[in-house]
Amino acid sequence: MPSERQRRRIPEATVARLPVYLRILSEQDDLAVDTISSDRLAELGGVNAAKVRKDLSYLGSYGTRGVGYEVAYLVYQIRRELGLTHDWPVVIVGAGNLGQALAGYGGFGERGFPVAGIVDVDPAKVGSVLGGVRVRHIDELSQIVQAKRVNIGVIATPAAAAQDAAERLVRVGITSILNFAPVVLAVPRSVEVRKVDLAVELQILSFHEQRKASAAALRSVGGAATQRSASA
Amino acid sequence: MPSERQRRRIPEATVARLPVYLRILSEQDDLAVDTISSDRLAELGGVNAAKVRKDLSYLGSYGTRGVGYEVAYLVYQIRRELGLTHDWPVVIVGAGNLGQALAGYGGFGERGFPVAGIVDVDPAKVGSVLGGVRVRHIDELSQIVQAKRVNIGVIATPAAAAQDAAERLVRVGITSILNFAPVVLAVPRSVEVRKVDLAVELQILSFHEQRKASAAALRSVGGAATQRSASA
DNA sequence: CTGGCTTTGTGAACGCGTGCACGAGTGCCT
DNA sequence: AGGCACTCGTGCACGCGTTCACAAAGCCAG
Repeated sequence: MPSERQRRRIPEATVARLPVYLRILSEQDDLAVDTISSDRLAELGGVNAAKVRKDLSYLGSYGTRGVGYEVAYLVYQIRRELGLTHDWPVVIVGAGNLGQALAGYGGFGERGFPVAGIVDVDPAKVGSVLGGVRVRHIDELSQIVQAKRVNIGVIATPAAAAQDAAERLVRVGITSILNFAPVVLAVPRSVEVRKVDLAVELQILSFHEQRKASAAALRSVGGAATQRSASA
Repeated sequence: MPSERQRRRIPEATVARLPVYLRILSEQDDLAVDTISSDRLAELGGVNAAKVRKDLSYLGSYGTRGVGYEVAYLVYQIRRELGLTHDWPVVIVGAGNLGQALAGYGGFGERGFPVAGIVDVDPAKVGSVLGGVRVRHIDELSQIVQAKRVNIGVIATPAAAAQDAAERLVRVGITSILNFAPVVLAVPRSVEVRKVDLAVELQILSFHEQRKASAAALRSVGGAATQRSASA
């Protein structure tokens, strides 16, 4: 067994890929595949095989040369490393369109992130039931978080309310936030924030579309001189 | 004016930040702020000031030394670079929980990405109206895409149906895909795919929570020897 | 008009992540 | 038992992105 010290400090980029490997490995496990090579895993995950091996090596040496990795064991190890050995209940702030969809989406609970509660400031929304969870008033946040030992909060409010939501979450002891509002949140350094911004994603796609379009325009009008730079 | 050649080839990392700058600048514009420094923009965007300047320099030299950037002009330039001078209609595949939420979320249209249509394979879902858009059968995909000149597709189907959805989208001429399904899509290289995976995001948060928890456990049990590595 | 203050634009150093290439270990077949 | 085919683990080099630091450039006050 290599020293515990060495293999600690997993690069952020690797952490972001581990869930992908985990999903693929779980699928393979369901298909009764008991061994998988880095090549195959890389193919299924759309990444480089060397990257897969390096990523997995951060967890320790769990592969067998000449054979590959034992699927079930790797699933176990990745789950352990990601802290998925137990459930992480989440609380959703904002029962609008998105909040409702998230609460109604069963996939959360299945993957170990049950919805412990969903809250909103609007009294009109309180009481309705979404995906088996009753919407409660935001003042009950502290109660929910303490009762269910929630560490992860999801912000699904309009942009204008997001910072307030974040502060409330931090105040009641939440230390990780998944933010869907298009706002840069100000929170203590100790709180981990991840942002999902649909508009940003679409705008990135728009950028590439626009480039394709202007490249095509140049090609049909410009002629040979511009061809070179376009293809480079 | 610097040569047109030089400033072309914007790093992907910069492209991902431009939408953030754009949102902040638009807000500042609404607040009647007409000039902004890289320092201030960096503060609002939660990034380094040097990064802001370098990012903006890819668009050309639109700042004034000693003064800052003219907000309105910068908004215009970023919009131009991101291809946001006109609308990009999107088509949503999958009228389940998420698809409904996306269609119902007004923010898309406001930001220049109107929902041209939403389709599903399930005849039972066809006909219902979501956010002003009627759900149509997936066989009408080609018709919608051609009629509204759609370039961007959004996949909001269950994982099992995502690859099929992608192939249908590619077949009818879609060249950019925003994928919400937890699957690695196989598409031609010419098609740009961006993936948003909520489970992955939560698992990354889980990883950090787990690290905090085990670090705290070590601290309370281990003593001084482990303190150093924990604070480093 | 000069001097001082502010802020941009960018060269250069640094660090992280990626991918190659290969040594080392393992199982299988003869 | 020995050789062969296979695959992991990793050292190394490369490239991209980030950050620092500073010269160049503009503004303003006196």
